[in-house]
Amino acid sequence: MKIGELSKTSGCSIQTIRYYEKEGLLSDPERTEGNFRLYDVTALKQLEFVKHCRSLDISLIDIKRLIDLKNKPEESCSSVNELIKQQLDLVNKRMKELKALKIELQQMSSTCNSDNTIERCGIIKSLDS
Amino acid sequence: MKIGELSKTSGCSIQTIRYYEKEGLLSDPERTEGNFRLYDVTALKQLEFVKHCRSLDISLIDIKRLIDLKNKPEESCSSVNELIKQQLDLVNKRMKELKALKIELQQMSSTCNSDNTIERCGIIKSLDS
DNA sequence: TGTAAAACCTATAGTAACTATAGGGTCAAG
DNA sequence: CTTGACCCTATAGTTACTATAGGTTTTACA
Repeated sequence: MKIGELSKTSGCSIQTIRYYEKEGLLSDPERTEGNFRLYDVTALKQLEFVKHCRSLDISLIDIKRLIDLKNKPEESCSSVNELIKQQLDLVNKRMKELKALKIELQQMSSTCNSDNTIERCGIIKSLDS
Repeated sequence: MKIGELSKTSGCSIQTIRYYEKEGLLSDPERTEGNFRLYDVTALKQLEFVKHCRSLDISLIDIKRLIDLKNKPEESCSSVNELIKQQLDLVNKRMKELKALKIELQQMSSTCNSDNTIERCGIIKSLDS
């Protein structure tokens, strides 16, 4: 199949597919005589792997590491686990940050009754302090 | 004070201060004869406002909007409240996403006992599906 | 007074993970 | 044989900075 079809079946945009290729996350595809990219089911699977990783917010660099690890099937999977745990740490850290943000934003919002002037707005006041 | 001192008292890097200025978040400072930026307490307050907003993950564009609103003190503060509520929506949305990520990452990690081969690793298997 | 170091200046490029555009080439249908 | 859909590469834009190059000004000290 050509890139347009791969794009539709995978749900990745054409530019993103080309970008992943450039970044080494997808192997260089066959080409037609007219230089069009030609993909098979294997390519689709590769792309779906990448997509799944991205949906977990794993960075492209880490995805590349995972792909490299996949290509060493007899090695220990501890490094894979390590990477996932680091990802989990990142997620937990960001969640903590967001919780703190949420609390402050809620407090700010509650000090505003919306029919005040900006001058006397509790939100602006708290941002100023 | 010069930019180095402002940087130290505010905790913003020198480059960031110059960047905020370029983006219109800080008013253009006075200059010495030798073209060095000169700041006063007002500038420090402006910068701290920006910093506080950034700590709430408010985008530079929205901070600019807030600054514009601050300069219309008699207007209604409902637009301020609106902006903060949108920010809260963003935070809530991202938190939901992160919760889902966390669950999947935890499940993945739990299927890996770390002394398996990559070939049989539960993590890679679940990423492949 | 000379000079060296520290602080400052502008302009530009790099970061992540894409998206969008310009300016072209290829291919199938009518 | 031409039109439109699809494809190609290369480049610029996005956000919020950070880092660098290459230069100027100020300060401190001998």
